[in-house]
Amino acid sequence: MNSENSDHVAITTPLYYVNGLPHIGSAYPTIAADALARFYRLRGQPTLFITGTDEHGQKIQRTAEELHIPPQEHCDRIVTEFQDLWQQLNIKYDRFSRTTDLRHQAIVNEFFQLVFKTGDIYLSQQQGWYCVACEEFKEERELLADHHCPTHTNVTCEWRDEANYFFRLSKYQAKLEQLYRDRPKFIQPESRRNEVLGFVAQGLTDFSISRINLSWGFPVPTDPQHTIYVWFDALLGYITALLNPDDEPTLANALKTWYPIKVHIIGKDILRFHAVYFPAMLMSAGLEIPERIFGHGLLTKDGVKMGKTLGNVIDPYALVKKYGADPIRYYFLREIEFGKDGDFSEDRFISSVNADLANSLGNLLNRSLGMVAKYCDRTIPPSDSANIDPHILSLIEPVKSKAINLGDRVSESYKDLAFRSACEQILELIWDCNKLIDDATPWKLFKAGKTAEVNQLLYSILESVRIAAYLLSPIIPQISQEIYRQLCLDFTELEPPLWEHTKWGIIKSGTILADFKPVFQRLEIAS
RNA sequence: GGCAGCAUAGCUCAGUUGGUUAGAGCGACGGACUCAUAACCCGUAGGUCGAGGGUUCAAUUCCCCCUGCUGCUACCA
Repeated sequence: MNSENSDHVAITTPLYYVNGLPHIGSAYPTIAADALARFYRLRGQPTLFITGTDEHGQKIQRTAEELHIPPQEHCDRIVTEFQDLWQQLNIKYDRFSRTTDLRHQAIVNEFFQLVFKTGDIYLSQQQGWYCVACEEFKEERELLADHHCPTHTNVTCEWRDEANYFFRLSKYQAKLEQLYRDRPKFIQPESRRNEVLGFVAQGLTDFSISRINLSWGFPVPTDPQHTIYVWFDALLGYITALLNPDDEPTLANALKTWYPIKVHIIGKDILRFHAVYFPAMLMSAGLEIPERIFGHGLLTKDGVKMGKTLGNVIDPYALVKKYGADPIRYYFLREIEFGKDGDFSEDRFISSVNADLANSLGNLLNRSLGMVAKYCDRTIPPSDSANIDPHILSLIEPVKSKAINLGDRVSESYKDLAFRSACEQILELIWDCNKLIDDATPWKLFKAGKTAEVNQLLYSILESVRIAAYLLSPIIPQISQEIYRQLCLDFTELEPPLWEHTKWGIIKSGTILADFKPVFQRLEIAS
């Protein structure tokens, strides 16, 4: 571990394959990674949030051919779509890593040479039954009678025997098992870890890391007739992304500040590459292993698996255009346990954000500010607990103490990528505040001339709402920013107020309120 | 087939090492309040904790078995 930089945090999404337009399955982990990065920025830790694209391989080449455009042009087009979507979802990434970047090639070459020198890369024959329609090797046992392809039942697979470079994965079996044992939290959630353990326990065999007869990829530096297999190249894209923009593209430069990476957020479908192949590759090259691999769950739509053939894919562009970024971000992080599979249904989406963002949070702020306007002459009231009705004080105290302790608890949830539990804990404070208002009945206190009590109550409510908004800001940055604005405080997304804002006493008594209005309008059920 | 996991109120889920009336949010219904985005607050909802068996003074929580569902079981990414 690079101890000088132990507070540095690098977070990655998968590098998305540019075979098609971004879909909700790419948006989901990106939203989560963005929230996590924003959380670490609140903590004041230097944070590098990496996303990007994986652009090599046969599929890309073929797709480009079908479109009659060069593969690079195809990649460029898709990348624009990704970047556009991230902007609309308010994803504030620091680096966008493209595997077709020339600087990436330099890193891949250097890494390849390093591994090559250890003897972990060797030339051998890739043998097997090959389906020309799928363009892939098939396991003998999955073939139908007479070596017919299971997907293309009218195609007979042919025996292929071609030269490939292999990576000596088998050599790392024991070391990987040691790694999983020494660092039980390396792969999360635990169910995924168990899968990997089971997989590795079966025994690891070497895998090919080059292709022949494929031009869309980096040439193998020691043998340019081969191209580097897309996965070997793609995984290293994370490391390339660590380079500062004006650094020479060398491994040493890439590793100096942000390495090792704090967490790779990935879909469970690409778990093995990250939890098995990648660590082995890094071990071979003598590099440190990332701190954590987190495999999130997959999404369904109305309980049904999404797929192009089913025609039920969620279009993230349409969604964000219709509802805006914050409610979408909120729904996916609040309603779905990160790490488990989850479902999106528009009804549930609407009822969730209405209940939490409009009714609980938004209305709480709005009703509180309304009372400040009516009872406190539009001025944030002073906070002075001396000489106030002990009954009122006894109602306020538990809420205040919960608000003060909330930061620490929510922080633990964020660190565990437990966004759902973070939201729940914050909501509890919001519910308590709404209840506190009803219990303390400030309208009666006001009529009874108990202004000190009204002041203390409203100050405490506003301050609690502020803390809730602050802690929710990684998830709903625009709403939080607006809440801060209505409380006459600044919240800039790129340089947010630091963690001191989880403490009590930030809003300024005596400040005259600006205009205020509901921070989140209820969504109507679409007909 | 093998390995792993899950099955709790209409829905989404909590239920730390077994112990008095099994919880929350949403939805539904009833009530109260009036500061508020018809919001907020209170109350009700009678769920055999998948089926069966076992261990125990006592099991949703441990063991066995059955049923159902899900994931993994290597080179498409």
